[in-house]
Amino acid sequence: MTMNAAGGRRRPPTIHDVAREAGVSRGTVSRVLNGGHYVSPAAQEAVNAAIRRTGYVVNRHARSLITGRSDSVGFLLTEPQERFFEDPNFNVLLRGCTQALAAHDIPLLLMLAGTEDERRRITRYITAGHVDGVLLVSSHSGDPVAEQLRGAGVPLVACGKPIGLGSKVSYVAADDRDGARDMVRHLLSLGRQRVGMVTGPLDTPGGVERLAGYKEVLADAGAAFDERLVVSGDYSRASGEAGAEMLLARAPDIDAVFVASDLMAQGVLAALQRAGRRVPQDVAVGGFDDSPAALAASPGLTTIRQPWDRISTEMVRVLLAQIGGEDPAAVILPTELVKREST
Amino acid sequence: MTMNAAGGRRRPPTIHDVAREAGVSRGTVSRVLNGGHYVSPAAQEAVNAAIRRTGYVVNRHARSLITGRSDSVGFLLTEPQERFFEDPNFNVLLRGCTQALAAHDIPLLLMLAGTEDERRRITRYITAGHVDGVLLVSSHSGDPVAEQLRGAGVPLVACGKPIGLGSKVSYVAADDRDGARDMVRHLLSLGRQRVGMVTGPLDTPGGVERLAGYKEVLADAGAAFDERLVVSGDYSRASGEAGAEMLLARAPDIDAVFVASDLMAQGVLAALQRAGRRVPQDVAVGGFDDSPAALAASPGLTTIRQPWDRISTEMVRVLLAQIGGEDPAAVILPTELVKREST
DNA sequence: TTCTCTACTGTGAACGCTCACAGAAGCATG
DNA sequence: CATGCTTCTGTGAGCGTTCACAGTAGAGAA
Repeated sequence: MTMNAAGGRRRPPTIHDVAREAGVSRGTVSRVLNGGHYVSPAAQEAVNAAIRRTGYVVNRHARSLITGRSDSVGFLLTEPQERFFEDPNFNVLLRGCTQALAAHDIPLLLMLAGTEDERRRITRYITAGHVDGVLLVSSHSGDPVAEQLRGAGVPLVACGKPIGLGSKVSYVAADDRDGARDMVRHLLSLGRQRVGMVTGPLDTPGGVERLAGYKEVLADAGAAFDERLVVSGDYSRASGEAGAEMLLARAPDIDAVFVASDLMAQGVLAALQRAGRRVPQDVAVGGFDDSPAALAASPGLTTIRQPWDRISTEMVRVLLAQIGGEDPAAVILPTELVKREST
Repeated sequence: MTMNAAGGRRRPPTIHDVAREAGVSRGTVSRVLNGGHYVSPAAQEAVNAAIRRTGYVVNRHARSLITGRSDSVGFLLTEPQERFFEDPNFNVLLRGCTQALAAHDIPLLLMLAGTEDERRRITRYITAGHVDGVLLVSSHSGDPVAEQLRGAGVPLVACGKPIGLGSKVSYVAADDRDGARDMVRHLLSLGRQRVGMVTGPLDTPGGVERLAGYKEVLADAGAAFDERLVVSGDYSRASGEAGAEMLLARAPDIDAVFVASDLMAQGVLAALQRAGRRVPQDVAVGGFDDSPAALAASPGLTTIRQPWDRISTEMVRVLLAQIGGEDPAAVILPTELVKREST
């Protein structure tokens, strides 16, 4: 039945073959394939049997040609690849999206727009309708690709709240502000008095929101905002190290640090240990992300888990809804405090 | 010219529009699109101008429908995802393949076959001709997917030498044996007398070859093979730790260890330090992979770099050649010794 | 002139599918 | 008996491209 000649691939069965085999017309087979409405149970059965017998698989190109849909989705990374592509969270996101799409039988096309040339080529590809929608990973503000795609009416869902784009773009993000609040509250609940912070880059929504959460909780606790306690980093390990050194110099009495990413927190831990401060006895350290870096750190890093698995499934859900004609939507997902040894 | 109504996407220009605009026939436009043979310079010029003016982009579905090609390639991961998808090298490989394919204007479809269901779905998808070929990442022996695809005549290139498949399957791999030889020679050149090894899993080609290289060099050096000096691991950090402990117990006079992966080497370093051995003074440690783990280790890990960027471009080259009708080919790429502080 | 060869061009006919439409059959209602 | 409604089925057209084929024009040779 499935004998395959070694030489050339056999011409695969078409909808016509199935129709003949089942004793019905092409139209009926097509209707069964597309949900089975207005098809008698008998015909339904006969068609399904014929499909099994012939090993028929729909020719997506022929279908797409007439429907105008491609039934595929692009996963577009415009981020500088050093920052994101090597982030383990990115893998979780990519895997989650792939699997969520697979459940709908929709293939994922991976698109990396590093150079200007690639940007142009990919934009062209997308706006030409070769994908039905785009899952976008791009946190830097005013991304030209995102604007172009939105302008061309391409369904689009961003990972993280895009800065500087109109409100008409969908996005799925973790609740950065609330996560930051949780962490700072946790540090205060341990009796810490002088809580410093190493922020992320302040031209990204995550950077801004996490700082805002920190400020809110301190204000609620009745503490005046002390700008000596805040330094800004760029999510890199090195910037965490530098940030911690600066904090120690400006406020030697510091007894806790909230760091806006786990990788930076690794740097903070190194700098603290070098300065002879014990963690968590002298200084408690809280990170953000719950990346593998948090587990690898010593001591194990207390951090805020971003729900990457849910982010991916939500991105897919929102995108498919938008492809189906619904309006853009924003989804904010809750974070979770993960306690380890560093606090 | 490019004004896009907010509401619905405009019907994109077809080859027909271009032909009318250029004052030639569809056939001529098609010929220009496909390499421009048998087209007069004047027509060539007119068509290109018309394409620019109209913003025409070929409809790949229509093309695929008639050519039978999809002009796309699948990137298939059948590996248990814990082992590979979280390996940073995987990212380098995936990125390299995506970019190499992009240079040929070929999209990459990401396919993850974790469960049995996914396997079946993906196999069906591929054998139905929805992709022209497959880049396969799968190191465990006798992968049923690989066999099925080869049996169906799907062009296929594996990353790493597949075990148990006939010789008819293409693959691209680093020269594991030679890399291992380099490392062991390096350890001997430092004057080390008792060189142990922690191997990878011996049901993978990498595991087998690296062990073979180790044995060869020791034999060449006139040392009898001492099986107490060899323990086997599974590429995990924990197995490196356990392996080192076993080595120390069986051969306390050991003064160097060749570890078949950087992650395991991290475990080895931890175990050695816990046992009070200084690295590299008392025991020199060499890894394999040159993954980020090698840099993150302390002391920095001397290791064998696998040329992941070249592996990806070669995989794409071999796959495209095979799609073009050439015979399967095997490519072995040289590795490189990277010296750091651990030796 | 006539023939052949090369370089180029245009024209149907497909590729496999979905969609709109027309029509048939069954059943209830007037 | 006609009429209308619902449920189901078959048919032709067409999506945008490539491909095979036929045909034209011009150059060179017989």
